Amino acid sequence: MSKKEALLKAAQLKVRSGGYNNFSFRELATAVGIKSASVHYHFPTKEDLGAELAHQYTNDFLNALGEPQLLNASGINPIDAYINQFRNALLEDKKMCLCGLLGAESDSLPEKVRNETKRFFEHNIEWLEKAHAVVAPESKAAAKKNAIKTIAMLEGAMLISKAVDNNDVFELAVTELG
Amino acid sequence: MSKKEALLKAAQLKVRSGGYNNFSFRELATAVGIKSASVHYHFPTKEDLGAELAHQYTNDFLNALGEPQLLNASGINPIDAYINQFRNALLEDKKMCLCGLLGAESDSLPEKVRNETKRFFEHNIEWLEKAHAVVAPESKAAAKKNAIKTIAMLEGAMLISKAVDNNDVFELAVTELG
DNA sequence: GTCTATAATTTGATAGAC
DNA sequence: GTCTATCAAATTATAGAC
Repeated sequence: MSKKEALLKAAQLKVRSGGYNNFSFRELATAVGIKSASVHYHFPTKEDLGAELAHQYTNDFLNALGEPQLLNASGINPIDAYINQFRNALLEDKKMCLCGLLGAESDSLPEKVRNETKRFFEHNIEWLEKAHAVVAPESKAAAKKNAIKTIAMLEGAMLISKAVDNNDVFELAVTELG
Repeated sequence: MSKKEALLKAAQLKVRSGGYNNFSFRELATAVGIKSASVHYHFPTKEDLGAELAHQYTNDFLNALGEPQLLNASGINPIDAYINQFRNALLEDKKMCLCGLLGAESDSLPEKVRNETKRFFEHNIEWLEKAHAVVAPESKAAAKKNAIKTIAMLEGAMLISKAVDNNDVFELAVTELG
């Protein structure tokens, strides 16, 4: 893993624990064994790092899923697969969704970071629209509404599970989603 | 309004925009016309301020609603009233729920603040359990599950509306909640 | 209750050597 | 790519006067 990749990985953990203001260049540098000044070689400013972090997170998240049509053709319910990806983030990483946290603090984010956070949700809603359409054919408007309801419930369930420190809350909230 | 009340009000706006790390004693002091050192007279540490902020927010939130049984007796659906309180926070204040944001960054919060944030959700889930029980009699387990689903959807819908900067998302997500 | 003054630390960022 | 050295600014917090 390159130093740049390691820096993004370290940053992801910090942001998913406490948001955009919860990491410093010095902390990341120490975590990967370089000096603070060297971080600026990879990311000119903190805003650049934050934007690249959210952008990569979005791509990784969607790439790990694959296309809903292909999942369905393989006998996998794409909505179940989507829920499982959120479940794993919560149970394995024991962390919030990166863009869930950034989305909540959207008002105070630097522009580039805010834009990348918005992009996460736009692309995820689009993915879920396709998923809903492929699982149970319905109107375009109904698919969009169901897509929004699905991701809203997942982000909310994650948030509250973290807040009360009890993952059962997540399971109770998402039981009837799939 | 006392200086202390004004400080909490200023802090609430900052935290609801960007989380616990998004305000400083100096900013709050300037906002209410005193000096940073004087803030420590009202709140010994930042953790104390954060905890009192979340505690007061929880009390104000529930007091504004009143008891679900009383609402129901007055011909008001308590779940609709609850949804409206979230809607107003988003449309009028144009801000996230304070404890929604704090809950998302729970892992990195000072202990007192984390505990008060947890208390917000425990009390709100309890309130919603009563509301569901009063609207449509059902098992205690079912009422609890519905309470969790309701607040998860509201927090998630709010979060995503902020992230994509479009309040229609909130309305789409909550249409079938009441 | 509020002030001045100040301490100790952390922060994002830059210049320039290697 | 990484370093040393450094900076200006911001942060939480305290001591003591008024």
